[in-house]
Amino acid sequence: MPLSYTEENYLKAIYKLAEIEQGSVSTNAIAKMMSTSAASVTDMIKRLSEKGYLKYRKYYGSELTNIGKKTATQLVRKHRLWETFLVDKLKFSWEEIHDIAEELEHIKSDKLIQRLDDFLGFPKFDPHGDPIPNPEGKFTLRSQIVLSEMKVGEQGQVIGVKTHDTPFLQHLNNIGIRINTPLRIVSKQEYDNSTTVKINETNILLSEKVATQLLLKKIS
Amino acid sequence: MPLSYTEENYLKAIYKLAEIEQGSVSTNAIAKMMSTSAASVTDMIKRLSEKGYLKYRKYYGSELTNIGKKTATQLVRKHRLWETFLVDKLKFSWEEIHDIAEELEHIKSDKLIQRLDDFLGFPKFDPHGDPIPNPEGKFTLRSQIVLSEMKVGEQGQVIGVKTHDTPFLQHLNNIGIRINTPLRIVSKQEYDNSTTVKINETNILLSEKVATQLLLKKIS
DNA sequence: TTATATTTTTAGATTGATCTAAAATATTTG
DNA sequence: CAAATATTTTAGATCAATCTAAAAATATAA
Repeated sequence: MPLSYTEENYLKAIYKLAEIEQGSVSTNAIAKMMSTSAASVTDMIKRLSEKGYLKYRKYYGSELTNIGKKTATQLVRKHRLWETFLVDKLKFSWEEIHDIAEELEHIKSDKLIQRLDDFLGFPKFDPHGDPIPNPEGKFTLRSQIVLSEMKVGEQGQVIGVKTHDTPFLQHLNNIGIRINTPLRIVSKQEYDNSTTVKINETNILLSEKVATQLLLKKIS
Repeated sequence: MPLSYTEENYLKAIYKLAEIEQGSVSTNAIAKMMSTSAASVTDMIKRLSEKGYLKYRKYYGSELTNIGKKTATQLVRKHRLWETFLVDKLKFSWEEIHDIAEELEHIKSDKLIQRLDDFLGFPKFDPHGDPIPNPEGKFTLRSQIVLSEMKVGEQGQVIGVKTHDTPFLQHLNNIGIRINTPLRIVSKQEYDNSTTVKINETNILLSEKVATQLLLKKIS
C-alpha cells in the first residue's frame, strides 16, 4: 500500500534530522520540524514502525530502516528535480520554488520522474546547489568551500547555499549573487568578520551572516 | 480556506455530469462517477453547499453555483495543461497521461499554471483535442465532425477523441491514428456501419465503435 | 540521591472521508 | 391510485490525522 502524503513528509523530516543529529532522532525534534505535537508524532512513528520504515524504541527515538532511507531519498530526488524544472524551464527564482516542489514531490509515478530527469538533461545539482540523488539514491559529491573560509586573493564560483530561507535568497538576488556567479576575495575586515568580494569589476561587501552561508568551488 | 483534494474531485465530477445531463445532477450519478456510496455523496454535497460551491435541495440533486463552476473550470484548465506538458515535453503517449494529470491538477499555485501555459506556448487544445479554458474560464470553439458522419470522398484531419479510455487510445496508437492524422473516407459499409479510410496511401477499416468516437476537422 | 524539570507516551476527543444498514421520500407501474 | 421499486437521506461506525491534558519515564541539578 502506498504511503500517504503525511507519512511521506514524516519520513523526509526524520531523514533530514538524522543528517544533523547522529543515530536516532527524538520525538520532540520531529514534532518541531513538522510543527505538530509530540503526541501526534508518537502516533505516526508507531505506524511507520509497523510498516517497516523505521525502528523505534519507546522513549529513545526513531531511526530509519534501509527501506525508510531509500524512500526518503527518492522524495529528495523528486523535490530537487522539480525545483530544477521550476527554475530552468519555468523561470522561477530561487526563493519561490520550495513550496511548489513540496507539493510536486508527492506525485506518484516513477516514469514521470525518469522522463523529467531526461528532459532536464540529468542534472546532478539543483538550483540551490544541493546534489540530486540518482535513481539508486547515490549523491554526487564535489569539493566546496564556505566563502568565509577563503583567503584574500582567491577566486571562486558560487555553487550553492547552506540555508534556503526566503529572506536570505531574496537578499542574494538583490545584491546580484546567484548560482555560478564568479568572484574574488578582495579583503576581509576582522572587526565585524565581513568580506569584500569583487564581482564583475564591482566591489561588494558581504556580512558574516552571508559569507558563512555561501558555498563556492575554487577556481585558479 | 482552500478546498481539499477530495472536494476538488467532487466539483469536477459534478461539472462533468452537468455537461451531459441538464439542470441539476443526481446524487446517484455523482456516486457512480466517484465510485463511492450515495451516503458519502450526500455528506459531501452538504459540505460543498455550505461553502457556497453548489445549491442543493434534498432529494432533488445539486447544481454548481458560479463560484463552483469557475473552480471546476480552473481544474479542467490545469488538468489539460499538464496533459499537454506530459505529451509535448516529456514524450508520454495519449493513454498514459490521465492518471498523472489527475494528481498534478491539484497543485495549488496560480503562478505555476501561468508559467506552464507560457512555457507550452499558450495551447488552446490538449493532446486529446479537448479545449483548454483560458484563465477566465472561456473555451475556444472550433467546428468539428464525428468521422462516422462524414461522407464518402470527404477529407479531414483528426483533432480529437470523444472518449479517453485506455484501450481505445491504445487501439488508435496501434492502427496509426493520432492527433493531426489526415485521412479520406474511401467507403462506408452499411452492413456493420464500418468505414474504410485512406491514411498515407493505405486503406484502413474502422469499426463503428471507433468511427463514432473520432472527431475531425474537414479539409477541402 | 532525591527533587525538579523535561521528554515522551497514553487517554480521550475532534474532523474529514468513508462505509453499511435502515428510514424517508420520490417515481413507476399494474 | 395504491403497491412495488428506486433513490436519497439519516444514523451509527471506522480510520487517518490531528489536538489537549494527564500520566509515565527519563534526564538534570541541588
